[in-house]
Amino acid sequence: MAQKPSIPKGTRDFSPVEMRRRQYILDTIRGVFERYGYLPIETPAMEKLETLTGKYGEEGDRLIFKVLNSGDAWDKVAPEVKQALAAGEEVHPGKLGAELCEKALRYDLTVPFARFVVQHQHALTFPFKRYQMQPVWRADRPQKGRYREFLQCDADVIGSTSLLNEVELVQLFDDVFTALGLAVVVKLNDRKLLTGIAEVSGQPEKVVDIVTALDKLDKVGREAVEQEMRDKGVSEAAVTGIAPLFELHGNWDAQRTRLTEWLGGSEVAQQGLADMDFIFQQAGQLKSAQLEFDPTLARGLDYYTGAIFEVKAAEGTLQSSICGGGRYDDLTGIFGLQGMSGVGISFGADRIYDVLLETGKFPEDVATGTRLLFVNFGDREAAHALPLLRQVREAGIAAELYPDAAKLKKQFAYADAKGIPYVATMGSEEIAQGIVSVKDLRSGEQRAVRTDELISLVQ
RNA sequence: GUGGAUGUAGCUCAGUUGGUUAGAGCGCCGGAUUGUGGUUCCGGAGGUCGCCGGUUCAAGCCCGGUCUUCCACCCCA
Repeated sequence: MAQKPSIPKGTRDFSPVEMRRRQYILDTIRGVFERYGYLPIETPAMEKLETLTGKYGEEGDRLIFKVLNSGDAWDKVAPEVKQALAAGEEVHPGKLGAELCEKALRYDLTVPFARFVVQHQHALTFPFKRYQMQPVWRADRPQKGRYREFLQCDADVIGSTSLLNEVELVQLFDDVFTALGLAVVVKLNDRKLLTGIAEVSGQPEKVVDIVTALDKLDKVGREAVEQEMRDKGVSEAAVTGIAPLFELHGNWDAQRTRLTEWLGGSEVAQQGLADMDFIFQQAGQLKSAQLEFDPTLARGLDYYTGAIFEVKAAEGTLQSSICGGGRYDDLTGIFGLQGMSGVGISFGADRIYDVLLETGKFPEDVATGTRLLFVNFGDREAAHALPLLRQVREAGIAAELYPDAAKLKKQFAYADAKGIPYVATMGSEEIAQGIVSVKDLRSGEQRAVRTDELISLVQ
């Protein structure tokens, strides 16, 4: 007796209904991407391990799924590493991983994109706008809204430093979530402001500690944030220096005025403020999304250098972000192409799915497949139904003929279970009269029409 | 990676201080109705109690390990 089959932790199968809903999300996002002039690319599920390591911070490296070398992976391990292990010495796991694995599953779509740009630069026209919707993998511990395999939908523009790109991406967020009917808050910040804050506080070298502590503000409160900063070795003077940040409130205009006063001494901060201001002014009136400046927004401090974005659902219980993004000034530099600034965003399709499902935002008919089912009475009757079935399909209507001459009860139950709204019955009586009986399963009404009237009836 | 819960029929869950053949609702299959689903009535199938080991005369229940899902931390889509 075989064991119950199962799939790896944090991965999922998708049923037809689930796939329909996922496709609805993807179609919506893709439609907006294309309307903004982004073009699709795809990259392999696997990248070389060295392409990925060191791009996502220490934490990120740990979460990369590595692919064991095929054949005898042990054979290829460097002799000195083997010797060290044999001698009982400790070998750094990352080092050992690199010895045993030369490939890894992609962790996001941005780094593979940077690699793609460097590798294909001769064939690209800059500024290059691409979108990409593919799964990524992270060896994280699964939780609600957190999967080990999930779908990201990215749009990036590379080769332009213009803030108009940031403005466009804000509007793109707005368009997608307006189309999906989901209320969201788009949070905006700039890494230059965070750098400026650390400068003004007198401890520029503590940016990372200050910022990661600040990032938790809405979760743990001001006191805990200040305590964490002290624990990380941020001076009391610096903690006090940051205090004005906690008193920021009001709309962007009010916040900007106070920030300008406070951060007047920092040139980077001034630049960040000017950038933020440009984005706020140019984004204009959004359709449904709420644009918000959030000085505590940090995001992975890996490759972002300018604006940073994050989107959270304003309804539903999922607290984590459903989109992220930002500007990176030199991501391609690591791969040998300098001076290529880019900015991009990423939609977390799986989290958007969870929120839409919880809040009941999926259109009702999104799961409907077949619109018309022909009942099968046997070979002779089926042969009469077949040409009609073709006509219906030619007319663009999803239709099927039940494959077996099963009991009518079973065939109707099949239609009911699949949510098929119309059932066409063509038995000997109908065939003799040149008609077809069509039942609307939602109303229970049944009427006989001429075969040439069938299409207009179910359309 | 750290800490904590969880797992019983296809699904949602009961199951007494450890004590005979482990239950319900929904779903599924068949019939009432050999040309009609969704409502009603009748009948039926389906479980090595996540997996492995231990304690015991006896384990769904106690103990250890392991896997899954979930929660908090960390981090993030």
